[in-house]
Amino acid sequence: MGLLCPMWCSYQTNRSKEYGQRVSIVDKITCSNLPGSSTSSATGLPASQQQSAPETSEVGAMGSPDESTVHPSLIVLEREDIKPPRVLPSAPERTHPGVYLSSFDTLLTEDVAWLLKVTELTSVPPAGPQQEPEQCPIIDSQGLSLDMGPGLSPKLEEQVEEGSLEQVQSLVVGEVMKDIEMACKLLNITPDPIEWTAGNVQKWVLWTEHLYRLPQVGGAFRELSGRDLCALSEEDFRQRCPPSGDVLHAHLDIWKSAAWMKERCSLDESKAPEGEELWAEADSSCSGQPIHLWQFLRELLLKPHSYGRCIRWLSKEKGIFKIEDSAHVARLWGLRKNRPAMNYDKLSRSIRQYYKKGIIRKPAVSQRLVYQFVHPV
DNA sequence: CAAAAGGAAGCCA
DNA sequence: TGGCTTCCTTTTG
Repeated sequence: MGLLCPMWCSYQTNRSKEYGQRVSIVDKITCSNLPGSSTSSATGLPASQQQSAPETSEVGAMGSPDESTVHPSLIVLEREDIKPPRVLPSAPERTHPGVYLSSFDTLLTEDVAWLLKVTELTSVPPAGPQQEPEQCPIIDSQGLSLDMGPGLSPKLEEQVEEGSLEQVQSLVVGEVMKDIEMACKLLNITPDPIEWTAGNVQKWVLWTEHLYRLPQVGGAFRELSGRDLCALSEEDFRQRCPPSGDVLHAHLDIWKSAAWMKERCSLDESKAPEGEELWAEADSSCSGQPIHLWQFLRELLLKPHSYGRCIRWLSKEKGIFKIEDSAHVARLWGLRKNRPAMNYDKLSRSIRQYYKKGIIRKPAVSQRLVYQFVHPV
């Protein structure tokens, strides 16, 4: 959260440029806390509003169109020493409209350094229990989150000190890739939106609005293939779905960007880029085999940042987990399996089938909504 | 009342 | 045939 969420970057970028341009989002940023800056507020909000700004990164993830409501930790700042727009070299042309620009490419090394510095300067120790930043699954989990209260995660801090900022950048990109890969596995869709069928589009829309608590779009994108969807402009999205069209468009842009990056990586095999390794690594259940419920649950559990609110480990070592929001987990499972009528009653019946098979059991001390993998990871 | 447990039947790749 | 899904009844906390 401390670092600009690429989702938000994309959103900001989209809002401030015409498609096809490659403008660093950071160029649009100004920071007051930065030495040499004269702006008085890091967020552009009055101090009182900064204090009472919404708590979670949901705001950033949902990309409220009203920039005055941006969470302070998103640090939508203004910078006075605006640099000329950077044009990245030789981005391959896509065959379809829409932009494969993106936030990833535009998070250039020095921008990252600057952002990290700003993060340090503006981080406020959390009052009370730390909020789970789970609504912004782009920069996420596994010790890579920058939302670590004051300062950076040890891993990132070390890298900043070493000046390995390019690595930081690739880590961020890698995390985005992993999140998208995870969503692909859960939804059983391809990473490249242009290949989506109309059904895939519906799945993705449902999934995104569900994950980010967006207003329901209904049939706004019905009958659209992925190619059609990619061809829509942000304005088209807004017109089709006024409450959340621009946010959906921003999410789609990230997916398109990731697909573009993946394509670019695969064209350059000799470099064995990290992104590709990540895609390969995360491909365990994309082999065409239908996913099993226990695998699905495990995948959710491995993404506490995104799903910690609905399912979490009580003891990862023992494989004990708790379903915190049974309806939510059931809905996710229903989405994954194309079973809109899925509910916890049915899901739990399936879990109980695992008792006989020795895959999942109830823990020794049985508790409601608590289960245990017989063979923990 | 929701969750747990499990029987029974059906669907589908 | 396996792996669910759906529906159901009964029990539990």
